Amino acid sequence: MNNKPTIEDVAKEAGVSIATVSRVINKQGGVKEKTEDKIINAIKKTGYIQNAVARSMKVKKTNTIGIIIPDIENPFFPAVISAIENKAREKNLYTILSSTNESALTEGKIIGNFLERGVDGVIITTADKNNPNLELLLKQKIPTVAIDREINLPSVDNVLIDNVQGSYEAMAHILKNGHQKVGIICGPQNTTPGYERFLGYQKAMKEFGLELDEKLIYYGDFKDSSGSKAVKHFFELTERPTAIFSCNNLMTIGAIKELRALNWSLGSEVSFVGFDDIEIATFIQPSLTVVKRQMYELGEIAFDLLHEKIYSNRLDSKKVMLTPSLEIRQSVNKI
Amino acid sequence: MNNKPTIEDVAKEAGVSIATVSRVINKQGGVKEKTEDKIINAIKKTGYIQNAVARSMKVKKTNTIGIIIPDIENPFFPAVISAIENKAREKNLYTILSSTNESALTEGKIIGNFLERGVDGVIITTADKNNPNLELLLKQKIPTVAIDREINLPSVDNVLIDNVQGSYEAMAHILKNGHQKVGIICGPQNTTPGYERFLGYQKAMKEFGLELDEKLIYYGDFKDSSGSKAVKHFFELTERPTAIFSCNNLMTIGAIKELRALNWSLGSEVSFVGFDDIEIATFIQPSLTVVKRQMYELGEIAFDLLHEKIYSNRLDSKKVMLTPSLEIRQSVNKI
DNA sequence: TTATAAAATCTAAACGTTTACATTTCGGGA
DNA sequence: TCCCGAAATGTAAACGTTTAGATTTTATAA
Repeated sequence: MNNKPTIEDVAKEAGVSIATVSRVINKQGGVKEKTEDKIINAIKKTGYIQNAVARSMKVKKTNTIGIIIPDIENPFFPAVISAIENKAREKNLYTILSSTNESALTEGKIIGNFLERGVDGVIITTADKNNPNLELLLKQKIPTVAIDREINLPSVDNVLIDNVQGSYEAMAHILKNGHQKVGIICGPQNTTPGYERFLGYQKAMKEFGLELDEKLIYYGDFKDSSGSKAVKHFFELTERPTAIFSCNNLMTIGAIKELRALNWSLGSEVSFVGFDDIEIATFIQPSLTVVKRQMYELGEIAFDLLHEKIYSNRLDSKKVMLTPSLEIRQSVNKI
Repeated sequence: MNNKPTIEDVAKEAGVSIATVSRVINKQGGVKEKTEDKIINAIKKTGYIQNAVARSMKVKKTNTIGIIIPDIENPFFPAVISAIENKAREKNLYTILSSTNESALTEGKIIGNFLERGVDGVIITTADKNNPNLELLLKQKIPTVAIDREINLPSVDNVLIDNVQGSYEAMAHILKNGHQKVGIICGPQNTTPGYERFLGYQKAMKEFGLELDEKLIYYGDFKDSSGSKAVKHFFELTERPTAIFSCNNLMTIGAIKELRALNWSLGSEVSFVGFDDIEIATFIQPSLTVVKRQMYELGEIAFDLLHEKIYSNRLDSKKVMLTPSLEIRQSVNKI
C-alpha cells in the first residue's frame, strides 16, 4: 500500500472532477456516455483500484461480516463456513474468519478486533456463552447471530440444533436394544450442545426407568483426546458399560481409536452412537450409527438471518431450531 | 456502525486535544501520567473503540493478511490455516480467508477484493497458476507467498512439497512389491501438485523399466467423486491394475468408497497408496499406506516468509521445499 | 527572579472517498 | 435568436484517524 493511483489521478487523466469519477465507479448513472468512456480509459491507464478502506470510512459500512468459530480443524465448521461464504459472495459481502480454540480470552480479543474493524455483522459459535465480551457486540449494536451454541442476549438470533431431541433419539435407540449401562462422553457443560446433549441422555434414561450412574458419565472437552480418555476410563470400570454415547465428532474419533487400542470390540462388546456424522463412520466395521445434522443448511439460515438483520435493522431475537436425524447403521447390537 | 464515540468525544470528555488522546491510545509515551489517567477514564466512560478503518486509511497499513485457498472442506487447508492464524495472532496481524472452489474466476474476484481492502500481504494456494489475476498482486506490490502450488512470478515466495519425490517413493514402494500394472488417479495438470505427482509416477515407472499405459491413467479433479469414477474405470478394464496410486486425500476417500461398493478387495486384490494422510487411513482394514506431509509446518513457514517480506521489503523470490515421508501401513501386498 | 531547555500539549493538514449543493452545459420551444 | 428546465458536471465538506510542526507548560540553573 504505497503510492497507488487515487481517484484524483483518474480525474486528472480524464480531465474531469473526482465527483464524476466517483459516480461512474459506483455506477450511479447521470454521466454522459462520452465522459464515462474517457473515465473508464483513464482507470485502465492509471491502473486505479478503488480504496475500500477510504470508502468504508465515508459510507460507514465495511461490507464485511465476521465469523467466529471455536475450532477450524473440526470438520463441522468448514462445512458451515463454506455455506456462509457462498451466500455472502452472492450478496457481495465478504467474511473475516477467526478461530478461538475454545478460549474465551481469545474470543474476547477477536470480538474486540472485529469491532475495531467495524464489521457489519457477526456470526458466532461462542466458546463460552457467558463471555462478557459478547455484550460488547450488543453495546455497539452489531447485528449478531449465534449458531450451534445458544447466546441468550436480547437481539441476538440463534440458529440451533435440537440437541435434546437428537441425543434422546440416539439413547432411545440404544436403550430399546436392551442396554442398561450406557456411558456418555459429555462436552463442556457451559456450551449449549455440551449441556443439552447430556440433557437428552438424562431424559431417555429417566423415561426408560434407569438410574444415572456417575461412573458412566465422563466430562470431556469436545477434543479427540477426551474421547480416548473417556473410553479408557469406562474400560477400567469393574462394571463396564455395554454401550457408549459420544457427544461430538472429534471425541467419537478419539473414542474409536481407543476402543481399538484396548481391543474392546465395537458392536459385539460395546455398542456405540456418536453425535455428528464423520468420514470414518461408514468406513469402519461395523459402521457407526450417528446423529446427523444439516450443516450446510445451518450456515445458510444463519447468513440469511444476519443479512436480514443488517439491512432491515430488525432488533428482535429470532430462534430457529433444526431437527437432527438418527442415521442407523451397525454399531448398536441387541443385548 | 452508527454514531459511535470518536477520538474527539474522548478528547472533549478528558479536556485535552485529540492528538494527546491518539498518543495514549497508541502508547507512544510523552504524556503526563495525570493526563493519561484522565484520558483512560474518558475512554471507559465514553465506551470508545478505536476505528481501525480510519486508522488504516491514515497509516496505509491494514494489519491484515489475505489467505486464498481452493477448498476449505479439504481438511488439508484448515490445518495450514490454523498454523497461519496462530502465528499471525501472535504478531497482531489478522487474516481474511476466502475459498475459490478451484475456480480461477472466483480467485480473480477474491484477489480484486483483497486489493481493494489493501491487505498487507497474501498467502495463496492458487486454483490456476496461469491465472492472469495473479499478476495484479505483483503490479500492486503486494507481498505474496504461494503454498503447495507453485507460482512462477518474480518476487513471490514459494513453500512447496517435494511432490515428485513423494509420489516417486510411493510408487517405488508399490513396484518393489512386484506390481507391474499400477493405475494412477491424477489431479488437475495445471496445478503443481497435480502435475508433479504424475511426474513422480512416470519417473518410477521408467526407472523400473515399465511402459506407461494410457488406460491406467485417470485424470481427476482432486474431488472425491473423481476418485470414485477412477476406480470404476479401472475396475471395468479387461486387465485391471493390481495397484492404485491416488494423488490426493479427497480422491483417495472416493476411491476407497468405490472399492467397497464394487467389492474389489483392498490389499488382497488391489494394493493402494494415497498422497496425504487422512483420518480414515488407520481405521480401515487393511490400514492405508500414505504419503504424509507436515501441514502445520507448511503454514508456519509460509507465514514467516510473508511476515519477513512485508516488514523488510524483500523483493527476491525464495523457495522452500519440504520433503514428505512415506507412511507404510498395510495396503500394499506383495504380488 | 529570570532565562532557557526540555517536556507536554495543541493545531491543522492529510489520508481517499462520497455526496449535498452549486454551477455549467445542453437541447428544444417560443 | 433567446430562454428555460433538465441533465451533466464541479466544488467542497465530511468521515476518524495520525503526525509534523507550533505553542504552551514545566523544570532547572544562574
